[in-house]
Amino acid sequence: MAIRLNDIAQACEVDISTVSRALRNDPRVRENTRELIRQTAAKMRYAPNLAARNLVAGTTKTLWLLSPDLKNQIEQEPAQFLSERLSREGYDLMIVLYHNDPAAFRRLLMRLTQHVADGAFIIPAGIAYDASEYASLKKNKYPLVFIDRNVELKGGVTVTTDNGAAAAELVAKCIEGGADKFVILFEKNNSAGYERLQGAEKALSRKKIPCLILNRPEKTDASFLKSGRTAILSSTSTAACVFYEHHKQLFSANPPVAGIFDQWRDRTESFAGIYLCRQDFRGIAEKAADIMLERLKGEKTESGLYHIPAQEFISLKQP
Amino acid sequence: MAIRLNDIAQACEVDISTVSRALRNDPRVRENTRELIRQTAAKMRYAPNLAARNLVAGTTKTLWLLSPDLKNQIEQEPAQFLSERLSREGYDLMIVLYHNDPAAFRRLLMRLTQHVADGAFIIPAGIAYDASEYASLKKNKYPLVFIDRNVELKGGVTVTTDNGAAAAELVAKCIEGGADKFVILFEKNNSAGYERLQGAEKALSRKKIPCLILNRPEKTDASFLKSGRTAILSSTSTAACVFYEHHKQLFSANPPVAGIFDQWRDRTESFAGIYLCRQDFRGIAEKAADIMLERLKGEKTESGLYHIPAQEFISLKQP
DNA sequence: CTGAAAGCGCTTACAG
DNA sequence: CTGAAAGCGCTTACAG
Repeated sequence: MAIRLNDIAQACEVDISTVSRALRNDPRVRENTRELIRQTAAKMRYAPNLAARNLVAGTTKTLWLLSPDLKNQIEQEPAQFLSERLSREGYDLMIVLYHNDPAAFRRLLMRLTQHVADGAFIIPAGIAYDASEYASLKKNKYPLVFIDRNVELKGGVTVTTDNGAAAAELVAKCIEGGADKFVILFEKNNSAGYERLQGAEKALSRKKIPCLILNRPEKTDASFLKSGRTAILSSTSTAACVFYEHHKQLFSANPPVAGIFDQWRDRTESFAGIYLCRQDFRGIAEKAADIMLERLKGEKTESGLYHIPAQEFISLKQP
Repeated sequence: MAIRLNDIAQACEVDISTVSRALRNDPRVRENTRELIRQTAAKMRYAPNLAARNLVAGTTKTLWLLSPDLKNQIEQEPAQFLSERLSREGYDLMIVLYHNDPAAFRRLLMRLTQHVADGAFIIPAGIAYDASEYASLKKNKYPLVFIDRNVELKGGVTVTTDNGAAAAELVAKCIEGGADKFVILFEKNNSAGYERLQGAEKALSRKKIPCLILNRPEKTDASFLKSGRTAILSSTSTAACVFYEHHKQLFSANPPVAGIFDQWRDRTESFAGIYLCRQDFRGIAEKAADIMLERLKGEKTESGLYHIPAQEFISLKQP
């Protein structure tokens, strides 16, 4: 039904290989025949079958971005920047969602194994998936670049914010805002949360400011929060608010300040001060693209974490 | 480098066709050989080359969603719902962005022509692109489903909100909020904006309430706005705010109310009342998926607009 | 400059 | 139950 090279070959009374060459701008085919072929191809609305072409080329000129969803800036913005940049380089970026679903994630990793893309960017979910598919990809040196965080590093490359420095800066902001003690809610199970935790702890211990590191928002130490001004540090405003709601009564006299990343998406009333670290998603995307393109050219990239400085720190609200 | 069927065939000392059958669960191959083949395939970490498979199948089990970007709910939510639903049906959804760039859009339409996906959902940009690629897709009866709006209908299918009814309801809300005249900023160049315009006009003329239909926010009729309470109707809060900013002084005595779609993303201070129509993106996605799956099965779908009722109307702020 | 042939990795009638 | 062969639509040495 669709037009094939063969159809054009017959129409022009030449061999299919000549048609192929003409359409690929091979200088060896005569001006005349080339023109004839190009014109009849256009007239017949010929479109090459990429599956066939990929099969012989062994390459797809396609890259994937595996993302848990599209709810946050960390998913939306790298998607857009990567897509723009890569299309300039001749690659199509396919954004593929796994809905925070481990089964879907594994299924998609498996797809990558099946030659559907020349490489992939991955924004992993918070939890570590025990994905044996990684092993297969790693074995074949499949070009993989993690974005923002990584759950099982071992030789991968990850492009992320300079999370340690950013957390330290948020600490400084909160102190300016009057905080005399900190509650830290950063997750430990992914590289970004872990770096933030480390950065905050280090900054605080240097200044000898007490802090409480919590895994779950419902736990806390009431006596610790009782007096003075508490700062709540977390990756999202939602986490900070959930913590606040759980311990509302402790803050009735002295509302806390909060230091978080990217966007404040909740009501601001309960907090005396709000400080944001805006990540440089464009910078992250550019670096990730650079690394991917290097690897596609066969150059080796040192594995590890690549840190991009935060874009800016802003005070959404001040005490 | 990658393992092929042939490698397994040699390892098991059977023909490649037997390997193919065993791996595809063909009941005709003996239990014993099948097990042997499956196990060695697993051991060698065999992964089929989908380009090859697609070439013979003539199908990709892949669908595209062409989206201008990921900034608004209308792009994010259908993407998520479609992706979830379609993966349940055995299709991979590739979200591909064209950045509101006509050249990129045409390039991607052309890709669709090249057998990279079995069908595509399209969220068209506001402006009409004169894309000759459409002709080629249409000629081959390529399954295309437009979402939210359509710029050149002619025989396509579009799933969208019941925009006329929604606009009428927003009119009613604004009247409840005290509006005695309307400024309408809906765009006329796409089906959604056009339907909204029609719906609002009809509702207003029925109630004999005056309205001003504007193409550009900087124009207006000062005497029209002078007294009483104006309602501003537009698709986005930004459009309403831009209009407000242009004519601030006219509203100093009587702040207007606004009726818009989905989300209010700007400051709310200038407006006395704010009414939102939340579209039912899940409903839209489900319908679009239904239609696509029908078409992939070869069933014909009547072309035209499919209207999904709005999800809810809410008052963000009341006078 | 052009054609005939082999091959990319798989599937699937067709024999046996 | 299994193998030999043809074919999906293209590309690319290899001859001429």
